[in-house]
Amino acid sequence: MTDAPGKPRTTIVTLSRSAGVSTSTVSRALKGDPSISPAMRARIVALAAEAGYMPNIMARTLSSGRSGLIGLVLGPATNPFYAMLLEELVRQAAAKQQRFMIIHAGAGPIEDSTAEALLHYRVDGCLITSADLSSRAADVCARNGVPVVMINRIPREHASAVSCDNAEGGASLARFLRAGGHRRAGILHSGAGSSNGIERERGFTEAFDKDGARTVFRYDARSVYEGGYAAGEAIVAMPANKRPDCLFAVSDIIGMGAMDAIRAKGLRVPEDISVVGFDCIPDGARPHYAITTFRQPVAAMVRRGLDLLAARIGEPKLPDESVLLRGEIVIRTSARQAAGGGEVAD
Amino acid sequence: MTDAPGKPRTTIVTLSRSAGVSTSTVSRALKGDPSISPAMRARIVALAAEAGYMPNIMARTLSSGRSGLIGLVLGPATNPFYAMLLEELVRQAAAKQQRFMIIHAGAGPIEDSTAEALLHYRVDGCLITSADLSSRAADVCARNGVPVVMINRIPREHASAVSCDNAEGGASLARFLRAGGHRRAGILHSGAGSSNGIERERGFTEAFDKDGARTVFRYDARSVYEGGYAAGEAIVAMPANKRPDCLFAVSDIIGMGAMDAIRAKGLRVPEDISVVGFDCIPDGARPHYAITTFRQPVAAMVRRGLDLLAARIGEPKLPDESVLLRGEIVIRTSARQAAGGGEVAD
DNA sequence: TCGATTCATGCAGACGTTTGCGTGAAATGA
DNA sequence: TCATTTCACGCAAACGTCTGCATGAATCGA
Repeated sequence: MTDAPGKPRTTIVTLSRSAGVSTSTVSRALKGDPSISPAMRARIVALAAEAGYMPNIMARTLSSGRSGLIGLVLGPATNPFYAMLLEELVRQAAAKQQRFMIIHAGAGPIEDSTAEALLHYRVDGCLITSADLSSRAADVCARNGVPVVMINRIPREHASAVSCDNAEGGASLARFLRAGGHRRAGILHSGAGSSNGIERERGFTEAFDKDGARTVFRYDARSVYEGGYAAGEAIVAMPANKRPDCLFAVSDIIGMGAMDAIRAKGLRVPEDISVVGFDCIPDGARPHYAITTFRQPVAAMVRRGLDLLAARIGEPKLPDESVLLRGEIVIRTSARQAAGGGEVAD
Repeated sequence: MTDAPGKPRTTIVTLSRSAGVSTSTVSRALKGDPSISPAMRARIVALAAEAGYMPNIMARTLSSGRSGLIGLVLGPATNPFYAMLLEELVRQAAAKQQRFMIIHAGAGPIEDSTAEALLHYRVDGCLITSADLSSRAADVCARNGVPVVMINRIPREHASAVSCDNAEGGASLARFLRAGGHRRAGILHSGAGSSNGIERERGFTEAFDKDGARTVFRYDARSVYEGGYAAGEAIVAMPANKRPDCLFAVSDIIGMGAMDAIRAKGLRVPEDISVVGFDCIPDGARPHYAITTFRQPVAAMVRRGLDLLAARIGEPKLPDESVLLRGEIVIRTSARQAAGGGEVAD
């Protein structure tokens, strides 16, 4: 088994021998069990440190059932929002001694064999950030009692979720646009599969479509830049009196595409058409875009999500919970605003 | 241990009982050991499928030493290049039944406790994609005989590596620029920490600085958009007769920042200044940028990297290997080219 | 027909930890 | 001083899989 007999890994057994105690004592001492005397604990800890002892998680998992691994299903990382999410997740998880096994990244569907890896490795829980509504991984978890929490998605059966208040975000943007004098909205959505997009649009529409203001255009931009670009082209091609005077993109990446297309075709943003997005991805802050958007509280969402998951790993019977975090509008220059300054970020 | 006594997981023991054979036979049958008769194997496989048997990787690892897990150290995912790499890695690894445990993502340094997780989980190998020269994870692996391969980096002690021929890429771009009549280059590099950037610049300079053509400007853009933007501003601020007539950005993201700044300050790209980048990230293809660049063969790099790693997992004594893959120039419109059409992608 | 191979399978120990239960000694109370 | 509680620790089984070795049966050659 060990092909390098010269270097016998230091294990609990090794330690127990050199300390002259039992393996149980070592095990308990190392994890701070109160039934071990302080003196003994100190001695063992010192020994372990000196020997460079590294617990074998596999053995621990086998024995205790806890792997410390969390399965991660990530959305398309090429959307900067998911990249942000990933970095934040990894950062916070590492601080809590939790590790991610990455199950999926990207837009495509998850293969069955991939989802089953969750079970093979006995992940303690599963985190799903994909906005996509269907999810094989969630099914597998549900069937096997693995707690799952979703970040940036509305929940589903057997799952907790944390997301930002998408409807309120949409409404906030709508109010901002109305205050800026806009009356004819165009909505660049992301299809029926995205719970986020749906909520955002709902909130937007409810706040925008009143007093004669209304939505005059909708386009499925599939959450990608190219989709937004195509939408922008379509809008510029419309007769001027039919065109929307403002655009609500359910994600920044779409809005950026639309802005580029609109400008490339000779119209101005925001003079001719205002554009607002959602997510507050770093790219949107570039001077070229300076897109007015709604910031999701990513760090807080991640923190809450990890907490939710940890709680359910400890106590599987906990009922599903769904938390909504408040985001904030960030006003830049891609949309005209009321002379007085318009709505203040609440 | 099992808190849900109602659902006894089906294990090899379960199967062996219902098949009336020993656990050894089941184990061997399931992995296609030739010493098991075809009839027996078929019977067991059928039984396993019916019972929905899922091997417990933790137990397997404990016994055999192989976890099937690969540690992954990812560069800053907010750079689209790493996002591409991530998606490709996950896709290809999944197809080979390999899983990634993600050790790190982002620009910051790796904490010791994080790097040690590699050992805790007994990863079979480690993949490092960060361009950063120093790497705690690599040290840990080296000390413990865990094979590591680096993608998109030049190798170091105890590591294999696969990257694209960065120097040739730089040279290729330089030839293209020279053919387009450029004589005064500006280089937007990424500091001394990036082996890629250094190689790219070296190749570029060797091919560009001759016959009177030369490099007149260098700027550390730190591999981020903002760095490129600042560089662009600096360039525009230079007296016209001192300015470079073309810019080589060691990565697209930098070049894009520079383009935006140059245009924002009233100069034109490519009419006043040509810009070329490196990586061929999706964002660079947008009409707004259409940046001429050098495409790294990401899929091939990932494939080779995974192969290299698999080989070393199987045969740890294998000497380090370092493979260079050829990329290709992709010509768009961010740089003026010779009337005749210039260099053809080779 | 019999010993020598080959074949298919079983036995049992090992991998490193965890944990319920048991136990001797020290501490406590009367 | 003795019975009782508390304390600190050890015992041993269990987690699920792998694998070197042994074993009985079937096949082979002569």
